[in-house]
Amino acid sequence: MADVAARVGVSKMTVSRALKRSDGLGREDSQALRQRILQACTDMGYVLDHTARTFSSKRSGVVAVVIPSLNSSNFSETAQGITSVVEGAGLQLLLGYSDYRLENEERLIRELLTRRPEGVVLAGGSHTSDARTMLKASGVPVIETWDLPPNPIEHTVGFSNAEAAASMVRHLHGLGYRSIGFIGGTSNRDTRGADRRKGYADAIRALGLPENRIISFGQPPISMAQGSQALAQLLQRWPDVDAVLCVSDLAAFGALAECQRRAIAVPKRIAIAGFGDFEVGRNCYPAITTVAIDSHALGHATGELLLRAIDAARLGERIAPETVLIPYRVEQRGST
Amino acid sequence: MADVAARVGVSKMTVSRALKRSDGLGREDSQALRQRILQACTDMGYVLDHTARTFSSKRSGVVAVVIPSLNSSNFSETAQGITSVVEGAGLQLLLGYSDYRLENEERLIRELLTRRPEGVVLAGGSHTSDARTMLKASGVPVIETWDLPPNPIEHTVGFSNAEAAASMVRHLHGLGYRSIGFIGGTSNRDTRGADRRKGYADAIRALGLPENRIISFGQPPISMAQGSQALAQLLQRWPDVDAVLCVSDLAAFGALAECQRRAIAVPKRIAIAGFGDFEVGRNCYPAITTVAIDSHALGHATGELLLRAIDAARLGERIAPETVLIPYRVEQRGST
DNA sequence: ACCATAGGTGTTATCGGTAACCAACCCAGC
DNA sequence: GCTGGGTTGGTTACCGATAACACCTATGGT
Repeated sequence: MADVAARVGVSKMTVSRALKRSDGLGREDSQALRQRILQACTDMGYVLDHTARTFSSKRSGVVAVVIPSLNSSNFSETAQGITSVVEGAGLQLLLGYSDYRLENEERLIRELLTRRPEGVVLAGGSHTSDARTMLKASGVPVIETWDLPPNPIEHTVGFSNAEAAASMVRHLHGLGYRSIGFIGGTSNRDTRGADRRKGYADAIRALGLPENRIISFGQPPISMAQGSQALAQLLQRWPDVDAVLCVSDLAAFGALAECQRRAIAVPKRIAIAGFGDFEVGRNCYPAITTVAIDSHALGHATGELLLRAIDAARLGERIAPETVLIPYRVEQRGST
Repeated sequence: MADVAARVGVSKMTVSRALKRSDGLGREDSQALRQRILQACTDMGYVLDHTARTFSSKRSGVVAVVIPSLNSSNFSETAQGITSVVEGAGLQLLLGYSDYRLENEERLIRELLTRRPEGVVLAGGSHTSDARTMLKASGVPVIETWDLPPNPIEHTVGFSNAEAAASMVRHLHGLGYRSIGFIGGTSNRDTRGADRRKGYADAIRALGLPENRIISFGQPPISMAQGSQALAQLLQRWPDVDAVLCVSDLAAFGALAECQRRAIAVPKRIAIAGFGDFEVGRNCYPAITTVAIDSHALGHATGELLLRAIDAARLGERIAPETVLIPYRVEQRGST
């Protein structure tokens, strides 16, 4: 930067300001100077060192985002939604994935915080207590998404997984199904999945249907193959089930494929519903009835809230904790 | 850090060394001191400021990874494979996605380079000339993956998409199919897809089969829905096709679902083959014959090469450009 | 008893920008 | 012509860690 300054015949500070755009250099003659500076930068192949800027200004220009898995259209669309909003403000995403493990999440948060992010976005509302402590101590705006935690760290953008699952159960009941099973993971790791199961159980009880027809298989991320196995178990244990709600569309698709392999008619013999509106559920045959959440919109809303919080933080202020509800809807398709 | 040092009664430098692990402090009494220092850090809630470390040491501890899309199991598994290797060396991934656009990739590379990554991993071997210039000028080790570019920037970890597609065509021919179509994207954006189409065309010509039975649809990322549409077009234009190779398993699954909707027997009336060994192709019914690449292994190999290159760079050296071939195999399944 | 050596610890300078402050300048209005 | 407010550009100090070097202390060999 000193070289550029020398070449144009100004001080380093002027170059720094010219590269900052939001700052000064507003009058006409200054605009010309600025052009000369920018030109000199490209001529000399100089690029601003973001590390030094972060170090000096205490503004890193990054947002830390922790999601359970990269390979889930829900979360990657959310990330894209966030990006679409914040990239206009010169912010980049620093993406980490926890593999659905809270201890990984904690480690990630610890590492990401050392990079001084200007905001943190988490998927889900369950975290280790150390993670919560670190986040609160950091003073960085935090948004929890894809959930409505009873005790949020700060901001929330999401919906109630339990209510969403319950509304699907009621939908199935309305279609005439009376023996409804559930396929999901074990509770500890995927808390959103556990909430969905709870919503299922509550709705079943409220409707007076036979309870506890639940198949839990191992570790999330819930895979298609596990959905297939779970369906086989479900039919074996409760031969009378006429519908099944799966914790995600991936598991639902696995269940559907298993039915096709066994020549079990869907939805005639058994109806299959999923959660999340994944591409595969929209495009398979029959298409899978699902709880649709607009992941991109969720990301978009997260990004906008984040920007407001970051703008406030830059002025040394702090906006009051907000909760943004993202609508979901039951998408009736061929599988039910 | 000064506060921690004061509390333990040593200098900042000693604290810095204690936190570095690879450095000194090897004797027994020093180990005890080190424990006291680490304890003080956790007691006081101190975390090392990675920004300052980067600034001072000129080692950022991050690796820039640019992939076309987050939401593709191939690339996200590759990212996980890289992570599994490099996290042991204290490196983090800085992930960017280009949406299959070279101009986005260039912008991303420019931004990522300002963060002083210690290595750069790109998916694919086609880049804008400005991007190539920047990367070479940066002096950072670069690895291109998922491709074998004729003119690599530096290192390569991949395979020939053209040859892989050709071997699938030969496999289909060996199974007795004689009128083989191709479903893929338009050439400019997804160069790996274009290579696969070229491999298809070459193999078809070499076998003396009817040529040019190609349906190209719009912009990658190739979606399931586009695969469905393309299959409909293919059957309309060339009613005699008995097999189709799709540029990815996603398109292949879309084609398969379209057949199921139209009650077209697969593979009896038409065989469907994909590329990439995606979860959906393994689990649907019939399962999709595909060209399987072990994405995680590709990422693993990339990570190991990267580590060697970074270790060399830290010593001011530079390893000779390498090309690591990743094996692929034709996975015969029910759809052909 | 002395020196050579190695390993541990402290001191100083520095990475590349920007915040904060300050000096010079311009223009309008008295 | 002078003052005062607003703008522009320069100066200085500093962000928080580590590299490089200097120094000190044990250890072992002669």
